[in-house]
Amino acid sequence: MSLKELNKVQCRAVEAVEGPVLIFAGAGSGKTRVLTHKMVYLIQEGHYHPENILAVTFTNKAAAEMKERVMKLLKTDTLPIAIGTFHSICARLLRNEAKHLNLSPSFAIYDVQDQIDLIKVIHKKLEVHKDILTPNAARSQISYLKNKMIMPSAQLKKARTRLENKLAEVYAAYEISLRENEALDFDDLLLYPLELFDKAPEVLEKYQNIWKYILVDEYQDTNRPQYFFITRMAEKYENISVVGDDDQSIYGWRGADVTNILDFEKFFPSCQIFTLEKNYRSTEQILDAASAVVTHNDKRAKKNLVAANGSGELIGLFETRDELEESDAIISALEKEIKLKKRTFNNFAVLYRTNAQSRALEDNFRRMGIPYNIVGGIRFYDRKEVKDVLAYLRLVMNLKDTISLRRVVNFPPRGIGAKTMDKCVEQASLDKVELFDVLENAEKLPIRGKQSEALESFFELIKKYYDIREKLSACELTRALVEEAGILHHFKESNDPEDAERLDNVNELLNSIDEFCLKMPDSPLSDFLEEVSLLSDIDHWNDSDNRVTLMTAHSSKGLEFPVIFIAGLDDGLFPLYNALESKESLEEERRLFYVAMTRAEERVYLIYATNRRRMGGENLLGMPSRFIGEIPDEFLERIEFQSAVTHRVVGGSRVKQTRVEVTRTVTSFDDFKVGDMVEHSIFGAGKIMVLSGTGENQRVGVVFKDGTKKKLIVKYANLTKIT
DNA sequence: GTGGGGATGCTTTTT
DNA sequence: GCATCCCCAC
Repeated sequence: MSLKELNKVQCRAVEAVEGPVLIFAGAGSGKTRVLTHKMVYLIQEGHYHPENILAVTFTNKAAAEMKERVMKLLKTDTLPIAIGTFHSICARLLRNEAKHLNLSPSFAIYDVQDQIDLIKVIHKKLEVHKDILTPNAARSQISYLKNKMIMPSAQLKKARTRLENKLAEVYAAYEISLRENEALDFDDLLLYPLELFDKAPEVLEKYQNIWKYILVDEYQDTNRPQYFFITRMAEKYENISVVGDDDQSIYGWRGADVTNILDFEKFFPSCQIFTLEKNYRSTEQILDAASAVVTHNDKRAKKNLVAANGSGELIGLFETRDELEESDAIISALEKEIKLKKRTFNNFAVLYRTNAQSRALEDNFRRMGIPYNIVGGIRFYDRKEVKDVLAYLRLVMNLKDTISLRRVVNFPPRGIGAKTMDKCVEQASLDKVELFDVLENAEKLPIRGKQSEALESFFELIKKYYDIREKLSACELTRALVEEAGILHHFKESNDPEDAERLDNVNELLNSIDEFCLKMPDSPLSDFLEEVSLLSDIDHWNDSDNRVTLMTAHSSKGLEFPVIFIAGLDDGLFPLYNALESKESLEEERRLFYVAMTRAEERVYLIYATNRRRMGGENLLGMPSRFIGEIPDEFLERIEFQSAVTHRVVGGSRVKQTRVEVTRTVTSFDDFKVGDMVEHSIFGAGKIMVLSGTGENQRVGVVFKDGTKKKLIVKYANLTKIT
């Protein structure tokens, strides 16, 4: 094959197919190109069958793109190569080898919410009060421990304070509960394979002989279990290439450990090292400004990234008053770029530190009619009604999954509350049977007849589908189950306007299962469930739509855009307050900022606000981010900005309430009643259908002219009464 | 015992 | 601005 498209170092990195290879690849230096060409080279010149290659990427989307590029280069339309995220590769491996671990091959995968639900049950059993340790805090600390590979017993030994002891206790109980539910959490997906390799070395050897060549992308963001997975897999043949950049390590809070790169050399002393230092993405101004910031970090490998493109324009800097004016500034710069440079909407991305910042931007984009896509926020598969349907399916696949059982036993409402379930749990431990089996003979329980009947018919329903789960296709099973469980009926009969939307979401889920069946007719339902639970936000994003992309800086990793806006550059927001406490976390924030800036090809705009509202009301008097100060002045162009929306300022004062009073004609909050016609700045005219709450908390349900229904808080909604 | 409605409190980032 | 929790009415 031809390596003409590659530069010298890239070529050498591709051609090094014998022994371990470590590639330091700076931002925009073509690491994806090296990885894809290397795969092609391995297949064409290195005498590897595609089946013998394992490639690990950071997101499913990156995996799919890489596979597509390799197929294109090979001019083929099938490629039996193992390519995916650590989590999906491990999940597949575990399903195939479950028997070696006494694990059910139909184990459930618990997401964050499932974990919290499980910990709530444990809290209750162990009488842990949430004032001492919230379920959420317990979850994240347990996850941290698992990422550090600290087992419950070790944590118990280590514990000094009462809190640490409690945590160890909850941790131990949590692990036991997971087993009982035949469920694995995200961390387990990485830990179980290691246990498997210890217990059954012959299984490890089997995979070592399958995956003779291993490639790893974004190596700087691997954690300890991932490091072990990779090194164990590669230790036999030592044919492995890893690509990473220590300056782009932004997942330390998730256990990612930059020392994995340094340890790579220790583990494979014979490894060849290549350093890609030519940046093909950004202009010199952008690259030098970003590099100037990241050199403030002490802990980093020295490097000299050089821009291959020309000098380019200065970094634009906006000072704005608040988050509304911030979005005005972005829109005005965006419109200018479109007019003067003939850009399209999909040339732009707006990056921010926290998901919560998207709302203000989103509102203004919608008001101004600018098409946008948001990555993240509430995921489709995280919506309650969607999760409820998925929980039915998960329960049918795994009757021991009590978290799913609890989720759906009273959905749609069957009159089964917490107390009734408590009694079921008690009975189960008394009879030493599974919780689900208790439901079969519910009349034995000290509960009313109506409830035991409901429990028994619920049992019959699930049992029926459990028995036929392998005879039906995924979509047939789901459609029938959703119908028979009365979920569609429940939403159709409801008067709540939001239930119509929920019904739509359930239908959308059914459609996506249909699509899955069409694409992979022979795959069982469990494959669909697995795919869904391992999806990430960025996996849904596609750049072919002509829309502006809004997302967190974290999500932007690996992407590139002609123009990047970084919003919310207030000190305390980016870098975030909590990160200021330790040097390590501040350095990680700085790397995150570096990642954000280096996404840009031609132009970067930085925006901060002096008076940002956070958490519902409080104002923060903002200083610009310290990272802006770390950019040498000669790279910056301060742009004077006049907000197009002038009604906000009255008499030059910058009082927050002025904005409210000027546009508001209703003086007290309680002026509304059912039937009133109102005007909303975005949704237009509408009629009040429901009222609830009083004073500041008054809410209204409004049906707008175009048919959309919204529940709004009067205090925030800026409604005007019209006649 | 259940479920609706109101008060409370919270926000990092994600496989 | 939202979800979660808690309390009270059926």
